[in-house]
Amino acid sequence: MDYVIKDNRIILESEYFSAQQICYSGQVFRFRPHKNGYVLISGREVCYLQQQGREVTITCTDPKYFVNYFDLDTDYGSIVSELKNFGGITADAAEFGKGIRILRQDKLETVFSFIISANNNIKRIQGILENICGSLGKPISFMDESFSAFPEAAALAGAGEEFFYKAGCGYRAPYMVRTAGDIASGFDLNAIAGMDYSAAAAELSKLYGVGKKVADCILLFGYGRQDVFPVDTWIEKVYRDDFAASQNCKNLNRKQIADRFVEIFKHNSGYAQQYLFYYKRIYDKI
DNA sequence: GACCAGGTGAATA
DNA sequence: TATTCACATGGT
Repeated sequence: MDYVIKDNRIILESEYFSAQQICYSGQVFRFRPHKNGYVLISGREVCYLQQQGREVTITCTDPKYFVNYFDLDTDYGSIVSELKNFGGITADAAEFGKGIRILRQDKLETVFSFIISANNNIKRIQGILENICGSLGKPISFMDESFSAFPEAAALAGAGEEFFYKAGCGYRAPYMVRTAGDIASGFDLNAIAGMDYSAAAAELSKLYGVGKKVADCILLFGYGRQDVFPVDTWIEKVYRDDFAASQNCKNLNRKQIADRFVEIFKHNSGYAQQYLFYYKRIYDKI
């Protein structure tokens, strides 16, 4: 995608970038509407998105970080076009959500965000993360306001179980404590980037509170991998409603559904998953 | 009051 | 190995 960096701004024009769709696509939780746009916080960086039609201005703490974050060097036009060739709900979903980007998020933040996401809803996930970051994250000054960074692993590890209960984590509080401790004491998130899928998923699943689906989300949103297809309640609905009949096998479990979708969508699995998730879910509520 | 939300871990058969 | 169950919390 063509974009220009001027000082602390990224300027671009594209039909494949929608600030609203990105924020409400369910992959990111720390954002809020702000003066006709959106403020988005990732790790220790902050950006302010303004958009009028196809024209986007991203004012931010670090343009290089956000070029990567918004995956600006990937050609979403050809991805959408490839997915449209599948026809059916896939084509509809790709057209409907063509402004979505797969965000390349901070790995630590992605791990804890999706541990919290288990059997939870997006509104609550947002609130819980706000509580945690507001209490433990360092302040970031940006555009004359103060925002909270995602906390360091050590800060999370030192917080204690009671803190996470009060933040609203519920029964996931012990997951947060143990996983924070493991990461603070040396579990290497960066090493996972070089592993093949099964090794990477197995490694992430060593973390308490991380199963197959959460591992897939971490690999997709934290590592930018396409060889995954997270199957949650919405994607399971997509399979049962829109794919099962034509696939001959109806009663697949979630792992089998994930494998099946990766066979179908191959190198575009992660993108396909996100368009289908957004399309299936958005009609119910934001 | 039951059911649901970007499921997981543990017990059971 | 596959199935079943409990789990905090807030919304519908």
